[in-house]
Amino acid sequence: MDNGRRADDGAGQTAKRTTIYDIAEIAGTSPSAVSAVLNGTWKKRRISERLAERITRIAEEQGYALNLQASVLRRERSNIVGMIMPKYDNRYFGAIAEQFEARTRRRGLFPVITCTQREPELELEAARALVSYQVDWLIATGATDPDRISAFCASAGVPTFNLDLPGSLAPSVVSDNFAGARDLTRLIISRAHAEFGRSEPLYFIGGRSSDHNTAERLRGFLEAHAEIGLDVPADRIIIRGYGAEKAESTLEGMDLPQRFGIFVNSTITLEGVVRWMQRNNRGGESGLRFGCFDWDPFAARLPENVGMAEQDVSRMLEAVFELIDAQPAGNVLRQIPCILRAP
Amino acid sequence: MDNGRRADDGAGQTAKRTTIYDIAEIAGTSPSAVSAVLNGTWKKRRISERLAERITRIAEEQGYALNLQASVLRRERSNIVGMIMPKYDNRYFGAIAEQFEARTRRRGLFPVITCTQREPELELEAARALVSYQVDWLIATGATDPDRISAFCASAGVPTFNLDLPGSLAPSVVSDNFAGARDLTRLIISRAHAEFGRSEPLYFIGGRSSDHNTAERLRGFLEAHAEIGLDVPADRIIIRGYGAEKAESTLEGMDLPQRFGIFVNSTITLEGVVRWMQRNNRGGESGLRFGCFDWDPFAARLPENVGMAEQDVSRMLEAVFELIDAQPAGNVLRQIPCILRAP
DNA sequence: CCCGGTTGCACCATCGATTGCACAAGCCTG
DNA sequence: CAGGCTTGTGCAATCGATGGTGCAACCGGG
Repeated sequence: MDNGRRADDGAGQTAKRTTIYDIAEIAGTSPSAVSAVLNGTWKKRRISERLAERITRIAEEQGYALNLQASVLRRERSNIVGMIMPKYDNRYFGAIAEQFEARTRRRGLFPVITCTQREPELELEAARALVSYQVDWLIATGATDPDRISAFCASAGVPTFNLDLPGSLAPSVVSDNFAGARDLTRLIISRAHAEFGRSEPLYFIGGRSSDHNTAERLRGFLEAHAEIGLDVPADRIIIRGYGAEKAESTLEGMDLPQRFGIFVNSTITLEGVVRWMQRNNRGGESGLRFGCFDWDPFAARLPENVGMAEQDVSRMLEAVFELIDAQPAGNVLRQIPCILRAP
Repeated sequence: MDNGRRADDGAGQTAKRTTIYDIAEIAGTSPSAVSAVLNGTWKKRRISERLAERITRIAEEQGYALNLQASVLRRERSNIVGMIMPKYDNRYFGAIAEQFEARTRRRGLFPVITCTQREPELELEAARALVSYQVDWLIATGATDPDRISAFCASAGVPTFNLDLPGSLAPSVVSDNFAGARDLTRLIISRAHAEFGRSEPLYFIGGRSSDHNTAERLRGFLEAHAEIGLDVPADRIIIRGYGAEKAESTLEGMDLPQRFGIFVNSTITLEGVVRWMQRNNRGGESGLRFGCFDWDPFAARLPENVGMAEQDVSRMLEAVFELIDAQPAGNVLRQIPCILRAP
């Protein structure tokens, strides 16, 4: 009944969290002194070493934890960097998530990632939620509609950056998809030639036609064919989404040669290709040969694999943070070379 | 100079976010009415339909976004569910992250995951950060020291739950590691027998000896051997962490038979095993056969693979949320059966 | 002893949203 | 028409942390 602060600590359940007011009372000092000591600005406020130590000790004893909601509300900045992420089910996005968190923390900022399952509506809803949490920056990774997110965030004064897929309203960092795909295609063609004894146009599977990365990779794919005078028939280009199921069922319905080379546009698509191979017994020594954009340690060991184009996640994130620091205007586009991994 | 609210909207950069006070002013009403309308409690406050509509329209026009820091500060609950996650580099944790987010959102709550790189210090620091964000619940996934986290959170009044690895201070959901490992071991033994023509004890690689899951899986592994009267020599049990490098270098330094079966304790460990195989040309038709705890779509297709024990992430998370609802006391332990996947 | 300067700390407004409560206006009933 | 009830809305306190400002107490020099 004494004004409510500090409920029963016994149950643990209803125990109020300790605040600077509690600590101030125990230490016989003022909340502002406690605040200054605990957030490190106490020298600037000429708090004595003795009091600082006492407060620190009491805070520790009481298991004090800052209420960031209150702190962020009062300050102008939240130090939160938000990231929107389509999926966690492959190494590429997994690596982005891990490195993003590590780099963010290294800067003394706090990372918040939220996963949007490639659903455009969820993307915007997630952006809305992150803005509500007062994120200072928002990174949209592989967003289907990055510009909508940028526009929304701009109206809330939150700077955004695009990763993996570029947008026109915010600085973007993407892989050099063209060169990566061209080099990977060259590799697949030459390996297929070595194995099958002749150079045929490859198949291309996976991706969305509206998607910048797919377009660039297709351009690299065609370029590598053109270099050696090969023409790719339209029916060898299968672009119906990244999903594994779609890839599998599409291959199932096609009339395919006994041996062929295939450019797979992502590891997710590759899952479908591999399932098809398995089901139809099309792999092994004399079956198809594939190369894949994106790297996966196990996919790399599959016998039919002839190479993978790994996106350089480290350099990509480095570039993102450089852009955050530089705050460039509008739609800068940074392209990061891929790493070609041949077994 | 007019008291600061609503800075220049032109630049977009310094534009103050719209608040309920801005909207109230535009609508010629009070902030409390705006708040009630925008958070849905307006009927309870008997706000007229007309005013509600006007406020809603203005909010939309102004691109209003709730300041959750302020909202959470005022309310008792944050509706945030925090999760601590060791890594994002395998399908198991990736699936946990995705499903956790989906389920959390479905309940109208907000998920925040933070990745701690298997570093015990980071785990506690992350827990501290999440508590600072006033999470209403915290789920510790694969934590190296779950009890330390639970203890810390308990002192802040935040209920915790353990996932993947159990603790003694909070309810835990884990796989039935014993049965899963036993079944997988049986499978590997029988496949190795079929291929190599005799039943030899398998090798066991990966995991930490301090870790409950490793202990349980080892128990299942030994049980499956004991069932058929096989004794496992101590030097076939290699438990020196989950890391791929460690596994690779350990195998490198061992004197191993030409053909053998191996139980691999995680896909991460498997990466090392597979690298070793590759480097030493130990795979292929007549080399080793492995089974692995955890599932990966590409690892599942490797020729040496004879089976994987997939952890049932859906049911695990379902169980976690059931526990959250039930708020059971102390250290309940729910064990979820694994799904044995044989090619 | 007086005065300017320093030291050490407390007071209080503030961030934006929420909510108990007061209160005016309108309506109905007797 | 008085008194009670309903309807619709505003006021002001509050959540916890922060930082500008005010102000005692003390020190040293003239």
